[in-house]
Parts: sequence; C-alpha cells; structure tokens
Amino acid sequence: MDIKLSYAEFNVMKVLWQNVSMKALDIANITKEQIGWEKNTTYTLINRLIKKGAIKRSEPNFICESIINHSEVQIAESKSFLDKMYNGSLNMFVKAFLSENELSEEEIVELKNIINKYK
Amino acid sequence: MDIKLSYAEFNVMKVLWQNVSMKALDIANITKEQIGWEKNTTYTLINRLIKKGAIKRSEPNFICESIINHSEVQIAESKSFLDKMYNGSLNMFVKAFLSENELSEEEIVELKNIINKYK
DNA sequence: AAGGCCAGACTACAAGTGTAGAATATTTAT
DNA sequence: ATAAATATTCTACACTTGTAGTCTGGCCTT
Repeated sequence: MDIKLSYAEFNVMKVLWQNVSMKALDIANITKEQIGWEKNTTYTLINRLIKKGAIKRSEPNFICESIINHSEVQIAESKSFLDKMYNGSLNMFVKAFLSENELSEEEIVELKNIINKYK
Repeated sequence: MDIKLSYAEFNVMKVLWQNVSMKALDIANITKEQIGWEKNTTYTLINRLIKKGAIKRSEPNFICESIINHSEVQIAESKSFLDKMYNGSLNMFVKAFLSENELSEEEIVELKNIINKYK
C-alpha cells in the first residue's frame, strides 16, 4: 500500500468501500448528504483518486470501483501510525489509550477475548 | 490539542521531546544526522512550529522548548486515528492488528497484563 | 426543433508542506 | 581589527490539499 490518501480522499474511499462499485454521481450524493460537499468537490476527489490508482473508472455512467483494499489500507495506516506515535509498539499504544479512555465493561471483556486467542 | 503538526514538523518535535530544551542548532544537527536534512530545513520547520504555538523560543542561542505535551499529542492523534480507521473502536483495531502482526510471547503476556488492570 | 437541466470536464485558487538556496548577522580565530 | 566561519533570517518554489465555480455537451420535455 504505497498510495497516500489525503483526509478528504479518504472520505470518498470510505463511501466506496461500502459497496462493490458505485456511480460517481451516487458517491457525490452521499458525500453531499453526509459531509455537505458540493458535487464538484467529490468529482475532483474521485479524479484525483483515479490518478493515484485507488479507483478504477469504467463506462458508461462513470462507475467507480476501489482498487485498493480497505483492510490493507487499515493495516498499512495502523503500522505507520504506531511507528510514528509509539515507536511501533502496540502495547505502548494500548497502555496509553486505556489510561485515558474508559472502555465499557463489555468492551474490556471483548478485548480480553481477542487477546486470549494468542499466546 | 488543536494544533496540527505536519509529518516533518512532527519529526522536529520528536527530537525536542527527548529533552527539556535545546538550541535550534543542536536540533538541526540531530535531524541532519538522523534524517539527512539541511540545517535550513530544520530552521524553517522550527519557525513554523513557533508560529503554530508548539515551540517557545528564548534567547540567547535560540533555545527551543516544547510547549505542547508529548502524551497529549499522542492521545489526540490516537483518537483521531481510531476514529478515521476503525470507527473509534480500539477493539476493532487491536483485532485487525493482531491478525496481521505477530507479537512475541512476552509482548502478548505484557499486553494481557496491561488489560487485566481494567475490568 | 428549441430550450432547459444536469452529469461531468475544466479551471481556480489560497493555504499548507517539504525542502532548501541566498543573504545577512554574529562569533571566532589570527 | 579583519577575515573566515558559522548561525539565523529571508526568500523561493513546486506539489498537495480542500473546496468549489464555470463551462459544455447531451438527454428530456414540450
């Protein structure tokens, strides 16, 4: 995952990741409703994403399809986030996060379960 | 923590966070060695950080002191990272991360200990 | 067929970023 | 005190990002 997505571009991808493919116009309508963007803003972003190789366009009707994988992006971003902020250490991050944010009891239980799968 | 740090600015802050205060020139020498920046690059960044209110300058000798707290920045960045990538859910993040990255046995133990402090 | 409406293309533009050269001020060595 | 060296300031510049406005070519309506 060598592609860098800006914040605004990311928002477009998020919409697209909910579906297999979408018409540009439909994406624009959703972002307009959810974020308040003018349609042209979305079109601009979509075109930048096409140029970056994150979206593949097909005709007719300006069909957009993501050609980068959501979970791959998540993993890559996670890795660089941890590197940048916590020297790559998941544990440091979890520790710091928990000391500042209160999880619900269910969440704690769930978290324990997640981790207990590993040993 | 309303200040936004760019990636390059962040690198400067990282150096500064290792010390209580440093001369601009010393920061420049470290970034030159560690990142390969020309000294002027560092000076530019330092000045932008001063303008942003992240660094306080005092005289003589261009002494820099961070006026934003490292862990506050970490917390804020963590929050927005989780929001952006995992809908704000620590658990989703940890789950995804562990499924892709292998922690050592000690790290797993440590992680369990961290979490067992909460219930 | 002529006019209106709208999807999409083209253009714009200020702010922020990465990166540093050129110019100047200041300190140090002779 | 001068010159050499070096610390700081000033200026630059292309690229990215957020955010749209304006223009145009077709389809839709009458």
